[in-house]
Amino acid sequence: MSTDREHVLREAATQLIRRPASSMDEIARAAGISRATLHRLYPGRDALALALGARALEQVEAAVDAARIEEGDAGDALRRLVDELMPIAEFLGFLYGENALLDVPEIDAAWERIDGRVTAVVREGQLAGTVRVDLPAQWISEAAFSLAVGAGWSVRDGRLARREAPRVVVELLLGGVLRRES
Amino acid sequence: MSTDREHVLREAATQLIRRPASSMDEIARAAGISRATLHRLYPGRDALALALGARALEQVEAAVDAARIEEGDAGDALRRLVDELMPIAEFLGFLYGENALLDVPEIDAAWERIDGRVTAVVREGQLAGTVRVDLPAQWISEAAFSLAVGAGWSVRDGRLARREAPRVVVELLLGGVLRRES
DNA sequence: ATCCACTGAGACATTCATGTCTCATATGAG
DNA sequence: CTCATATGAGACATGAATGTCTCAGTGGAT
Repeated sequence: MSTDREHVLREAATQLIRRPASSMDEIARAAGISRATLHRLYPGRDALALALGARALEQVEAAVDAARIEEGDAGDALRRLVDELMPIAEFLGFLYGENALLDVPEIDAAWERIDGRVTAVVREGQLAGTVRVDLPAQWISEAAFSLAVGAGWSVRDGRLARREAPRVVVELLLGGVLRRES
Repeated sequence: MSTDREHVLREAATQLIRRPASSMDEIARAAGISRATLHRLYPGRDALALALGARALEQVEAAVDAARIEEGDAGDALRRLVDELMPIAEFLGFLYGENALLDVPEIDAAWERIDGRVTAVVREGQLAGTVRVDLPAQWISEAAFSLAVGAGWSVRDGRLARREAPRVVVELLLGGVLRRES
């Protein structure tokens, strides 16, 4: 059966991204299961949202791990991070939209942990002299996520090619839009 | 009385940003009026959302006008745009979160018009040689809005000083995070 | 072939937001 | 002062989503 929690969460996320006000029934249909089964898996909308948020943060944390951001130059670390982040940009977008999750301490802590890791890498880059020091490290970290989410939306709406997304995010983040006089 | 549609819309927006699932009653209370009066002003949630979206886009378009983005260098134009955009970043955030408005042709058209203007400016900058040509002009336009929204959230949550917001957005957008050697 | 666990479909009561209404009150114009 | 307008408070019915339940069917394991 396609009653994998994995599959259900993914479909639920895409459905909720498409229409945040979706009813439990719509979500169930989108996942290809009945409302009763959805209820057995996640008793209530809150439980679903929580699982969704936790899953999303898991994905993000896994991406940060896979990018091995603590290794090498900060710039390259950010490149790898964005590369790993883009495939799950939709999940990220869900996290940004679901403000209800901001009150859950568990979610909040996980988010702060992730942001802290990225911020630390940026700060090391600043100390090493490869990253600008006139921008707060935390802001750079948040900007990376903001750009990834924005690019994800553009991809979803067909304004940006999926294979181009990682490159344009990284290039904009690292180099800015102004042309450098060689 | 404080039954200005202006005031009501502003309070409704901040309330909906804080909690998108707010009931009409909560919104009314947040605006300092009764549910009945809110209903007289905007018959139904859809009408309110539509007015809110229209108002937000008005603000954005006014900001683009005030920035006179068609004048001068593209980089400076983007600087002025961000300066005008930041004060209404919350409204912008609402627009990004309210996916239900994407189906309204009126809203969609206004958004496309704004995005088109910014994209055109960026494209001129590319032709003039001041803006990188390896990034799609439309992406640069959207990135500007994404960063503005992200900075707005950071300001709201206290992670970024309000007076710093315009600068960090512009600097990141134009110059990127890597330190320029020279 | 039999049994077991799981699912889908649907009924059901409950809660909540919504839309509409009435009425008393207050505010402002004339 | 008087009247008109608009607001606030609340009652009321309606509809939708939710949570819980039962029951029949399905598919896989033994």
